[in-house]
Amino acid sequence: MEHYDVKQEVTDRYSLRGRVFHRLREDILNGKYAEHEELKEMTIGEEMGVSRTPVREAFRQLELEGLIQIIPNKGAYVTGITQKDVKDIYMIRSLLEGLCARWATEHITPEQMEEMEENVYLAEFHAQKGHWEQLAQLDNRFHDILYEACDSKMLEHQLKDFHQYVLRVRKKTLSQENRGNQSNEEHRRIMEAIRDRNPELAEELAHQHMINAYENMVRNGLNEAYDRPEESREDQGETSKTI
Amino acid sequence: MEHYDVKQEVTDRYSLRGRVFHRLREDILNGKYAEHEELKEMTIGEEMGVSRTPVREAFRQLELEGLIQIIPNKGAYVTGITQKDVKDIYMIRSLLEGLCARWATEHITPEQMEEMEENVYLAEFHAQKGHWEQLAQLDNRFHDILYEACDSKMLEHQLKDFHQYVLRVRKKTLSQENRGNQSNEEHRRIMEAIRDRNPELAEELAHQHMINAYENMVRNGLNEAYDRPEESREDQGETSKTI
DNA sequence: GCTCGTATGATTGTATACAATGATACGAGC
DNA sequence: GCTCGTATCATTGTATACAATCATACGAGC
Repeated sequence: MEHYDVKQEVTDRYSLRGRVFHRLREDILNGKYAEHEELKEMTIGEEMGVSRTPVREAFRQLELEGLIQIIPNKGAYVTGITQKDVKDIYMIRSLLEGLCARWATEHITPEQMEEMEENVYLAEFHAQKGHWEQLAQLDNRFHDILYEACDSKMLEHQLKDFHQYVLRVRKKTLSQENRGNQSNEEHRRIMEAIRDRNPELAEELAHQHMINAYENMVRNGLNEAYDRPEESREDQGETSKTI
Repeated sequence: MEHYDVKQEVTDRYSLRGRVFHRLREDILNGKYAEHEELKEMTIGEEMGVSRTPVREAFRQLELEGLIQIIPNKGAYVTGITQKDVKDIYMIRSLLEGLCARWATEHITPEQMEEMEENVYLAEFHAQKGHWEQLAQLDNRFHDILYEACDSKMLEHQLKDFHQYVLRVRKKTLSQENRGNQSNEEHRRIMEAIRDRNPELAEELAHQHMINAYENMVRNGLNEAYDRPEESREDQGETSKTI
């Protein structure tokens, strides 16, 4: 589905719908709107200086991305993500990132390999310096490189979608120094496995990398950041709370 | 993303956009439109007796589903699916169906278990009788039950999307008697693994089931059904032909 | 006081009008 | 004859007008 990425870059700059779509998505992912908050076509349109038409089209797309829920003749509401959703996404991603790393081992180009190595070294530098912002950037970029290197439009599309999706809850996780270092180390081992043309190892490492990222998030970020204080915090089987 | 399914059922009956969206999707998946064929808003609108507005909104959704590609200020074109795309989807699905079967083992309800057993027995009956149409229905339903039983909205959504997507190329594969029987047998073993609460086995069987389905499709259906006769048929590394 | 029906307003659903863009054909210039 | 520019047309992008639907408030009836 390369159209997807191409479209995003092209459309968004030149069409109102694209701008509305991306700005709304950013806003939702950044938490500007509360869960279950109603988005009114006219209000959004006024805020962005456009009519309802592009807003409506953006809404339809956001709905398909799962970011809002549209109830016919009623309204559009920011979707709630439960802890279980996040967990499920990470489990799904852990499998797909593994597959992606395996395929990347077989299809990565020298340029991509180069950038990946550079990414890892740069990340180690910034980690030592405590530059958390750059570190987050590099972390995102590392995964994007991996996605592109797997040479599969379908898988790349899926993983980028998931990646975007979890940014909504991941924001601050990486600013934990420990995880930053550990994450780097894991990236480095994945990179080396790919460089050494070891698909099995790359798959296993990428797989485990996701699981570690999730477990770290649960330990450090997720609960504190999103739970209501009055609710219990023990590990429920359900984890169905909206975050 | 439960909104997705709920919306589909509610919206589609009551809104023009929903009807246009679903009918177009069906038409594309059923091959009514050729690859890269241009879809004009006005033409589609006239065909379905609606104005351009709902058509446009449906287009935006179809684009996000990867079924059409919209080039700004130019037009909407039916997306090409390459053999490699199909292969990638099956590889991705093989992992996710495995995960789904594992989770289903842990979360399936008695009612779902009941329906799944019934499905398997019915399928065996229809296979003996040579009722290929019902068999295909039951095959689809088996997987839907599995998706619902895993008790994960996210995974269910993903797998249903993929399932829909590959229907576009799968149409006639199951009408091979052998595969029909083999597929049934695999369903039965998956069902039994779930019934016996053996997640590892269920995962492995579902995983392998997808791989088998793909390999069978390659052997029997894919090439004959879609390749141009003048093109070579050997197993190219690329499999990048548009089908 | 409570319930139900109706009226009113707000919001979305759809159609259409207008603007902007891209494709094509034709003709002038070389 | 070929190339390039321009005019025209088809198509999409956007805005707005109107219709349909839903929520709310108010009042009649019990």
